[in-house]
Amino acid sequence: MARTGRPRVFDKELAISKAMVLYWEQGFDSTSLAQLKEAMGISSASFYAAFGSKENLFKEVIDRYNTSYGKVTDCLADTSIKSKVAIEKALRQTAKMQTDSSHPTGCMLVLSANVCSEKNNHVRDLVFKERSLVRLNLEECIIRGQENGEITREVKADVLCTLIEAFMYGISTQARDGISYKSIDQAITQIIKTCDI
Amino acid sequence: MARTGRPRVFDKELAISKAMVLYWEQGFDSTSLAQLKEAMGISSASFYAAFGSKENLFKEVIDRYNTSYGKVTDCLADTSIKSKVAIEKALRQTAKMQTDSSHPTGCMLVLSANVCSEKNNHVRDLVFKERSLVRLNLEECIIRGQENGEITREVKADVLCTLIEAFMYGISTQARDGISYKSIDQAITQIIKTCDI
DNA sequence: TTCTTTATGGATCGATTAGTATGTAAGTAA
DNA sequence: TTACTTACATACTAATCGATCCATAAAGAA
Repeated sequence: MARTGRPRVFDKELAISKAMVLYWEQGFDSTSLAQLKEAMGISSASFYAAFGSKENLFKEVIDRYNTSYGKVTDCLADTSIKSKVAIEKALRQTAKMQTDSSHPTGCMLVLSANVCSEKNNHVRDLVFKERSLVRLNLEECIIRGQENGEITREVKADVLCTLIEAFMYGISTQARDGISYKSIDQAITQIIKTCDI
Repeated sequence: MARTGRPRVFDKELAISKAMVLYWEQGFDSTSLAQLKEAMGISSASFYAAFGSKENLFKEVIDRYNTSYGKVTDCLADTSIKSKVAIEKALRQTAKMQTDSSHPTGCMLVLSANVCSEKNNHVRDLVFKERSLVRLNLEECIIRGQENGEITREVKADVLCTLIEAFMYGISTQARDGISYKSIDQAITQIIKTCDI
């Protein structure tokens, strides 16, 4: 059954993409409604009819990020490939994506709401939860590798996970600082080669 | 010669400390003047007479951070100690400081202005420049180690620097996420042991 | 047509933003 | 004392914040 009412004139999916770029570049707090509306080319009424609130739009943006740029770490949950391969792939794809100049650099889940005003702590929690899922995938990937004998059991999975995760998150700041993809990719080669992962 | 005029009733140094905590916790953009004034216990007039502007206060806060909590990486510039020792010390001190619950977690230079509204890009540049100095110290420390034969020359100093720096910056996000000092410290043990640094 | 539903343009809301203006208090210097 | 300097308390500014209201437009359903 077709929906009734006046049809929306703007492309909602495109609007979410525009919003994602702004939130990614400037963070949640620092991105204003005026900027969002201008990027989308819509009025306040249309904005609130379509998205409900600035925070709700951010949630939709997180979903969009997870199903697009954020997929670079999805391989960590792929049990059909070897753990070491998955980890290296996740790191290299992360470095490639985060330094790509066709969009804001770094990871949106790391940069967009890590710090915020106290009244928006629940927004910070949104990206915190997303990072938790990535960490969980990484740790389970490492555990699988240890069970397969692929990765040494001498080091606890939790510790290896912390090591890789710290390196991965740090790439976001480096990408913002203009560190080249080449340098980061070579660092990945080094960390993979020597850390037995 | 003693200064003339009515003496200031509040402690400026203490006020800067209070401001540092707020900027560190919430970031530059998300910290309001109302919050700063309340934490300092002063009026608008006193604030602007003492600090000039919100941005100028941030500069003073950066200086304060560099000469207090930020000193954890100063050992990288200490040419009297071995490079490997300096790097390990910098990492361990960083992890300890950033996970200490007596102040906001993570590194203020990484968290407080990595993302911001476009009109405040010059504020972002302030912390970017501070990070650049840390990177410079790290890279020169690595180069010294390679010249001493302490660190392998098989890997370019720039690449090793990127590896360590990424790991170090990533600790900020992990500290915010509640990853324990113990886990991070063990990861440092691992990265030091296996990466030949 | 008439009714219902949804989207739109545009004005507007109260609250908050960073920053100022003004008059006065409190010190030193002459 | 008088002059000067600095800091204070208070009130205030223009601009911006996220969000809402209302009349109207544009669609399907009856």
